[in-house]
Amino acid sequence: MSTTARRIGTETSKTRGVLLDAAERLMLEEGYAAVTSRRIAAGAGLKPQLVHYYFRTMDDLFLALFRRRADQGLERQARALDSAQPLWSLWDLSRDPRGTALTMEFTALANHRKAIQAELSASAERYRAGLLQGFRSVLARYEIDETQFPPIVCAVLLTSISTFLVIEQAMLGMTTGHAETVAFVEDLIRGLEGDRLASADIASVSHVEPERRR
Amino acid sequence: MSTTARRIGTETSKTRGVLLDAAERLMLEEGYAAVTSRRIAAGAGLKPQLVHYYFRTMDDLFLALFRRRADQGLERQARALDSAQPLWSLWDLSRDPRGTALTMEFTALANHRKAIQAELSASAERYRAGLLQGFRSVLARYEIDETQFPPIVCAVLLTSISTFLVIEQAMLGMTTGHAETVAFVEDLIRGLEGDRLASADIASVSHVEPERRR
DNA sequence: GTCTATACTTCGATAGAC
DNA sequence: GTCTATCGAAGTATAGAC
Repeated sequence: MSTTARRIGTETSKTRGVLLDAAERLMLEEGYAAVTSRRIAAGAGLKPQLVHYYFRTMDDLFLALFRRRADQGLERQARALDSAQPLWSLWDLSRDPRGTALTMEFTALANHRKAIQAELSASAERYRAGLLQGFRSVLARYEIDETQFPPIVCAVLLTSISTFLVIEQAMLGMTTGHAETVAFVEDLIRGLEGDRLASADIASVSHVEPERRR
Repeated sequence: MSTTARRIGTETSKTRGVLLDAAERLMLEEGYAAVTSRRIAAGAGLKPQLVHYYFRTMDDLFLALFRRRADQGLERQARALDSAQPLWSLWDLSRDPRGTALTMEFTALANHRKAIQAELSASAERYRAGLLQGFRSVLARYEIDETQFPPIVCAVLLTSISTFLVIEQAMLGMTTGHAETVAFVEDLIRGLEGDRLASADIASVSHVEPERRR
């Protein structure tokens, strides 16, 4: 322990946000292992030491990064469940590559950072609980037998399929059988909610970081 | 390039195998980021430089590690498809935590190691092709309408669900809804193949590394 | 409140000794 | 054929300057 307490940057600092944006970009494009203080700083055009000024440790940075997106994810879920076609909205939402790719990176990261793991599983539980509640009311609305298709099973299946497809496509560049599987799921949804009326307004939830063109 | 060509250890060396075993153990227990030449050596009771003698670069080591398991995975798949209850066997096989956990680590690793990504997606394609062929004959045997349940969709669904369950349980310690989902899938299988006759002989395929008790 | 100079640790990799 | 002494680069983190 040092003689004087270590100081830390304010949460509202613009520099802090720039560092988080650079870190997220790195994580998406090159994986969590590329998220180092030096590379974050290089991407943001700043000095590496600033990372430690604003976040102290790398764990703190990863936690801040994760919470920012987790909060956004729960908001989007609530919107989707509240829409006119909740199943279509949920399906579209869960197939958003950005969200899933980030979650995957954090999952891999959690494997050897206990603080991250605790935050991740807590967040996943909250998300699952929301999904369960949503499926309960949706299945009731469409008069589906809950003993035959339990809401919790629907929640797990939806998350499984969408997550897996994104992993294969985004991380491995593999798409064999994807189109057929998407068609299969969408036929099921169509049977309940009819055709997709309008593209869900998921994109309208503003990104913290503006989209970039490559 | 150096004046004299760099030398490399033989593939049959015992030391080489010991290093691979130590690397795999690290990868499973602490994630791919923990797989460094120094930590591998520490785990094997050897010097770090030996890693570079036997594998030259870390990429080469990861490739050797992956291929060893990928070959084994294809063998097991063939056995499962050839068994009396192919669906039960496939389901049990794909839920083996060790295989999936390793695959996940490699997938995360592939995100920033192009050589790994190429090897992984090629291997995934082979595995998927085998699964497709297997489902074709299985669905034909059980007289299932292929237009209603396309074999390729069955293949993707089976892989999605089992992979996702293992990820959540093994990496996040989360199991909400898992038991219900497993029961749901197993009811479907039971409807086709009846009760699981005997535990599949997956475990009989010898591990390169003997199992350890913690 | 914001940023920099600097310390210390660990990494991958190679040339050369046995 | 097998292993070691050693290097340069990159990583996290802190104390202290502006």
